[in-house]
Amino acid sequence: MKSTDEIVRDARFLRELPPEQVDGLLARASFKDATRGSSIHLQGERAHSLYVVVEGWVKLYRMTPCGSEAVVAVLSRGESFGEIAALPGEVYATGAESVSDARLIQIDGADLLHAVARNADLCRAVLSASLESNRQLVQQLEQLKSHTGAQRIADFLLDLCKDETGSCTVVLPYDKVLIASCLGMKPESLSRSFRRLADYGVRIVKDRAIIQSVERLMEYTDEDPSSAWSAKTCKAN
Amino acid sequence: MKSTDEIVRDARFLRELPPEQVDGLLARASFKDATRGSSIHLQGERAHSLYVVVEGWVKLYRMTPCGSEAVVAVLSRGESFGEIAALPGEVYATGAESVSDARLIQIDGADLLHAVARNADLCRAVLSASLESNRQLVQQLEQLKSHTGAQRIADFLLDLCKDETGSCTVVLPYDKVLIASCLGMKPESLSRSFRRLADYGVRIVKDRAIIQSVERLMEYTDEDPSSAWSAKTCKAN
DNA sequence: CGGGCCCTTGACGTTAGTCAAAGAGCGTGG
DNA sequence: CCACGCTCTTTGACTAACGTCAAGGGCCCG
Repeated sequence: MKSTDEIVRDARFLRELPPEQVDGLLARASFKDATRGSSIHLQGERAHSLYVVVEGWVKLYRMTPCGSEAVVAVLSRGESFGEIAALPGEVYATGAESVSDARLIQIDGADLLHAVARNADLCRAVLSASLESNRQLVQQLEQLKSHTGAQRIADFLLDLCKDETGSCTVVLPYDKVLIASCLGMKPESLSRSFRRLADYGVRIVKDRAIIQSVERLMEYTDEDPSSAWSAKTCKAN
Repeated sequence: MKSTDEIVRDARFLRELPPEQVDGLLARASFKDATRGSSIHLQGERAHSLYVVVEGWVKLYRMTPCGSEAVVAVLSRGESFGEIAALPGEVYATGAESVSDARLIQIDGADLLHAVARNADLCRAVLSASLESNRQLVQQLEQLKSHTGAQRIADFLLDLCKDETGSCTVVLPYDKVLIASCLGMKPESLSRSFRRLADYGVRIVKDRAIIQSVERLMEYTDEDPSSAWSAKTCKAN
């Protein structure tokens, strides 16, 4: 179990910053506890703070004009959001809401604004976090555009088992409604796609996914969707 | 017609930088001309340069393991990419390829790395560009997750007509294969979706889109996809 | 025990991908 | 100038993927 301090210092946007600078920054930061379901900031709101997740889960989402929401990311321990608060006069591009009880570090935007102007190291740290988030968004776009729902689930599961190999069991970190939204589909589709993964050695029991072979699943995510039938046909023979 | 110099200085990531600093940076930058279809950098390649588009179109794309490509962005005059070159030892998350003859400013990563470490203003400029790209990715994700193909096309067209109102005609800036890929669909689907927009006062003639009413199209993009049938039904009566 | 929420399942309609073919525009070379 | 081949685009028929609506089961909590 990491201490709060370790988690914060290991956050992407502080990891490469000299410790004494982290101290200075944190001295002016504050904790914020958020209960499940509470809003942290709204889309379109003037960006006033940058946050680091210490504990729990936070979703970033977009509300569409017609009222539905699209989840853009779900962040956990050590990840940050609201980097845009480091620039003057900007607004949040997404809303942020805790999806579990959560503890955050809140870094005031006005502070950050000044610190970033004087301190290139800190600015680079924020840049690093922003570019990382960029990378994740790009990856998500790629998945949406070229993977089927079932493949996106497979990616999601593989992310959860990190560097495991062979068989492994992972706990689904939040409820399936949220997972579905995360992966750009409806809960019903998620449910059905889960069953499709049974052919590839994945079983879902409650909130656990039992994966027979990580390698097999990795093959599946890389498969050309249009050749799915042939894989099935082969198996049938 | 803007001069090259104006375009570069008005680029997102240089706009708010003091002119004398821009001078210093540009003094060490070079032009790069790319013919249509030529690769500018590869996905996974060590990031060596940041680029600003002066003229032409550049696509950023991801190659999937199964060989298909997903276009992440298409950039034009004044937009930048490869910001990650401002950090040490990183790789490009996307490939970049010119989709027309193009002229770029190439800023060497090693230079940038040093400049950014010493100069908080410059670092903030890069951060600003990165956050802007972030915003665009988020918007694209939202569209993919909650809009139908036809709605995404409508968004795309509305982007092209900027602040026009009433009726207007826009030129499709690149070929339909690329537009389709951009919007996350196949050329065939694009073609069919275009026809669907006829019901909303959009006609496609060659590489021009004639929009009867920008307002009407905006209503359509904001519509709940699942209520599309009711709109049609109403119209029929 | 009852109500609410999450999850699953079934039936059905819509949307988008696939495969195949044909038309349109364009440059090249005869 | 025309025929040819090329690429881009459209169309049709079919299939797969996903959303929608409705119903039902499991579970927690009052």
